[in-house]
Parts: sequence; structure tokens; C-alpha cells
Amino acid sequence: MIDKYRDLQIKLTPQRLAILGFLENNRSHPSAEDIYRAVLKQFPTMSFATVYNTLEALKSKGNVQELKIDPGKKRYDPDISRHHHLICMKCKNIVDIFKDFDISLSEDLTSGFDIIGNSIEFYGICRSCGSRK
Amino acid sequence: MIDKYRDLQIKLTPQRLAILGFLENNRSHPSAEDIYRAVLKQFPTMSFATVYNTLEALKSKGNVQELKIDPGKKRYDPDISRHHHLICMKCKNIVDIFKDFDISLSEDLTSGFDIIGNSIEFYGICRSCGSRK
DNA sequence: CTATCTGCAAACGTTTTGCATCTGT
DNA sequence: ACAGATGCAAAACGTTTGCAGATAG
Repeated sequence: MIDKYRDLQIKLTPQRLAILGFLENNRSHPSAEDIYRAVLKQFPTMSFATVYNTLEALKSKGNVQELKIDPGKKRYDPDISRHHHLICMKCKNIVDIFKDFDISLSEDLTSGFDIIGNSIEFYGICRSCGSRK
Repeated sequence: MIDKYRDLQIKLTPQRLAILGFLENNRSHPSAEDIYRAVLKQFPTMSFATVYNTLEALKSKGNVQELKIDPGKKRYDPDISRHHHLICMKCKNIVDIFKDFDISLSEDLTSGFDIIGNSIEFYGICRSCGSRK
């Protein structure tokens, strides 16, 4: 476990290992609070400062992606491979979309920007929210 | 001016007309505070409650689009035609991208969601932020 | 006339900060 | 040993709410 994350070049405290453990293979796109609540079980003194600090460190190392999908509540994605997202407009559940789209921009549309990346969000209603209506 | 917005079916108060005037042909994708500050000149008693109230009304009438691009700060777009956005990762400037992309999802990727829409965000560094480095 | 809007201030939820103490490396 | 992390509490930030008084239709 420790070996696995040694190349992150951040201090691997027990709290951080718990956070890393929670994020590993996590497809739920958790918010900071989701993470906080999950690791609180192991570390009753855990603080939000530590959660945010760790997320910031992971983000800067490119190990976690911050999603801007939910206004007023950041969500985090430990899967940094190229993919997109589909969000339920009612319950805010997020699922991954693994498909490649050709969405490059020709120079005349970029207003002189240096383009670095892109992401697609699909919006809809998930099965349980739809049938529940 | 009043005639133009009569079909919105909301009360056209002077404050709302000022907000509508500010938004008209506005390509800056302003935040609530940007709007508040702009109309404050004409209405020194303007409050955030009125700005948010008006934006909510316009949104529900489909006259304004809420952008989820900037985490922790909603931005608003009076252009409701289909288009995408390009964001400067440094200064958060947003420019419109008018180009149609074919990004439909086949059923096997939607996890049972009822898909309603999508949007693409391009990320980059704008000219003034890039040359300033 | 009355349903709706305004403006103020207080409350809210999320994120950030300051700082004394502690700990990986 | 010491750069950097933790945990607490306070503050900051954007947004929402309650309500008394005002106003568009």
C-alpha cells in the first residue's frame, strides 16, 4: 500500500493512506464530505482540513481530478484516464462514460487560447429517479 | 423594452429591467456578483436576493442558462442557443464556441439514464494569461 | 386588490485559513 | 532535525431564506 503511493512524493500519513484507500477504485465521484465521513470511522479526529489538504496534494500530483459538475459542491474522481460523465439532474449521481469523441477545435474558433483539454457532461435522469416520478 | 420581455410572464420591475438590460447581448458569462455590481449603479438599494430571484425566474422560463464551469461560483449565460464554452484556467474568462459536435450516446453506455442534454467545456490558457507568464 | 417582488439581515453549506502541535522521511 | 502534515476553531465565500413593506398587473 505504502509502496504503491511512494512515487506521489507526498508524506504518507495514516490519514492519507485511509483517504487513498477510500478513493481506490471508487466510482462514486465523492464530495469532500463523503470522503470525510468515510475516513472518520477509522480516524475519529479526522478534520476537513486534512481532507482538503490531501485532495489538493493529490490534485497537484495529477492523481485525482476535481469535477466542476455540481455547482457549490466539488466532487472528486480518482480515475484520471480520459473519460466523460453523465449526471442525474435530480439525485446528482454521476456515472462514467468511456467513449472517445472527436471534438477538436480548429484555430479560428479558439480566440487565441492555448487549448489544453476538454470534457463532456451528459445530463439526464437516472433509472431510479425516472421511475419514481 | 417592456414589450420585449412581456412574454416572460414575470413581473417586470425596474430592477429586473436593469438586470435584463445588462444581460442583453452580454457575452461575459457574468457571475451573480458581476450582475449585482453592474445594476447597483442604477439601483443603490439593489440586493443579492433580487439578483438571485430574477436569475431563478429567468432560468425557470428558459431565458438564461446557469453554467457549472466555475466551481463555487455560478455563472450565467443569456445566450440559450446551443453552444459550448472555452475557459481560461488562469483568469476564468469564458468564451463561446459555436460549433456542432456529434456526441450522441448509444443505449449501452447510458446506464439506463434518460438523456436530456450535454455540454462540452474546453480548457486552456487565454492569450493575455499565456503571454504574461 | 392581491399575488408577487424587493431589500435587509440572518442563516446556510462548502471551502479556506491560522496556528500550535505532531510526525514521516 | 525539520519540512511538511494534523486538527481545531474561526473566518471567508457564494447562495438561500424569512419576513415586513412595496408594487406591477
